[in-house]
Amino acid sequence: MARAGTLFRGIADEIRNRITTGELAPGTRLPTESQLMDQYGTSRNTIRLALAALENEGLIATEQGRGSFVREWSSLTHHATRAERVDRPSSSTDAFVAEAREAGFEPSTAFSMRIEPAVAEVADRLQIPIDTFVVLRRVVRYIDGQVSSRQDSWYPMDVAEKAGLNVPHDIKEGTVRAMAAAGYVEVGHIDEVTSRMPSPDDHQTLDVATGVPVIVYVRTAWTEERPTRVTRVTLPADRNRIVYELGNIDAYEATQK
Amino acid sequence: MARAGTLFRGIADEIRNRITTGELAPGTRLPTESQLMDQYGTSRNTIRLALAALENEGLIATEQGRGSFVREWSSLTHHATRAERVDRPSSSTDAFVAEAREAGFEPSTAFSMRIEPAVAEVADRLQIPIDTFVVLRRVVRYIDGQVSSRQDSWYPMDVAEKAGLNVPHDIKEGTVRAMAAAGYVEVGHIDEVTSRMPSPDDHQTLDVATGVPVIVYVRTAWTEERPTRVTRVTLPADRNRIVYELGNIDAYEATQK
DNA sequence: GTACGCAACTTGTTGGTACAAGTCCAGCAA
DNA sequence: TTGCTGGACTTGTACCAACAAGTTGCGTAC
Repeated sequence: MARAGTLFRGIADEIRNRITTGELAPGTRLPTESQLMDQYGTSRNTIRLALAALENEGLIATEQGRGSFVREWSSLTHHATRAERVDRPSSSTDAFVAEAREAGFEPSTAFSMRIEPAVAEVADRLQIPIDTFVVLRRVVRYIDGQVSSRQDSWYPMDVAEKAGLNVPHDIKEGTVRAMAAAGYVEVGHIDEVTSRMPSPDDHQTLDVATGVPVIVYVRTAWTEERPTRVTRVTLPADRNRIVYELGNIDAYEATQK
Repeated sequence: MARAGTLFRGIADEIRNRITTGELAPGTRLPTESQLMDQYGTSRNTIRLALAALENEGLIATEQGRGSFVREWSSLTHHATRAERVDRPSSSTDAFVAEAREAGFEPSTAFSMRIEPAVAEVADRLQIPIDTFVVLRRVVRYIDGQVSSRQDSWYPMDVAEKAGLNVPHDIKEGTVRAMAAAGYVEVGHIDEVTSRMPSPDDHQTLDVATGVPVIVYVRTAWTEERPTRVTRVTLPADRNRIVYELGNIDAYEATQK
């Protein structure tokens, strides 16, 4: 065994195999570094290289003083095409709470509002000059006390004022409905989905481990005339997936009952 | 400088800052490990820890014998809602080629077909028993000689036979149209978007560097009666993003001219 | 002029040591 | 019973040394 080009790669391959075949189930504790040193007859340095490789693949997590553990990737579904449908009775936040409860989790949310100059990412999409003031509404969603997603929405100042979005609290019926009531009816949007490794900042605010990417999608919503909203959702990839339901999916939904 | 909790973290923070502020532009070569050792007065080990951290964040790439370089994240757009629209004249492969050419790149594709027993991931979505034979059609897309995406589509045997998909070559008008002509008209689909770190296998077939996640989306397409297709697209995140265009986006498209 | 080969330089791998820092539990003290 | 402390164990950080392997360019040989 452990016959790959280099020692530590061979050891990593062997442990990876034991994980992917299910021999080492999620949550299982790996042998300690000392035990692995004896087992493979190598130095601690080499063992740590192998473990670091597995950690960066998102397969294991090491905790100082406790050991290394096989990581679990569960996934809560983020419904990109359901959250903001005007024909649904509740806001996206309420939808999140209801869905999580149904799945047996304890959800909670934290809301904040800020007025700030638009950075390029936002200004370009809203088609306004950089540094124009915009309203930022942030929702951080938690599942069982752990951050599940961070959602930032930016609105042009005039839109936010007319729709009453420049207030420091959540809006029960949802911001999309509030905008529609003020005459800004969304008729379509563009979603840009990307993925990247978390920045040191993300590590703090999103509680992501090393080896776990984040999924980011930026939604630019339009009325008939102009863009009125930019929403960026950032999700740790080890506990979320995004689902788009498109076209007529009645046949599918019938099987879900 | 370099005042963080630990030495190597402080060094990593400092270099990361120089990258994110643009002082070190993409493609720039970092100082050599020896130079960094002198500069920070630490051991090579510590320098390598700092560089490894940056590599795993996708910020730099190190090449044996050459040095470390600031990595570039360009992004070619993968149009998830355009590729298979029946009202477009060409197949998704042709659309990819046309779009890439327009952006000034040299695209190419490689096609293969296989008949294989369905694994759980596919069988569940097609609602057939595991190990039932299905047709797999694979398209690997290249940009300037480098892999850009891998697309696997699975079809139930009966559907594939009636639509003439069990042939070892590309289908000019697109498989969706071929299926429609055979009476299997897609009326909707579910897209599941996830992200993960590349497996050793992905490293080979997709040519992804360490520190770069892959974006995966699995599309299950339905006719009025049943699921007839599962397509999985795997994209290296450093050179791709997925775009969904939903609703009425005429106003947006008018600004793109 | 061209091509080859070698020296110098770079990162990759593996070995070793020492101490710091976090976790856990047994055992003692109140 | 409760609470605390200390020791054993674990991973984290930092240092050192040596050689392997890949890259580059200069200089020599043809």
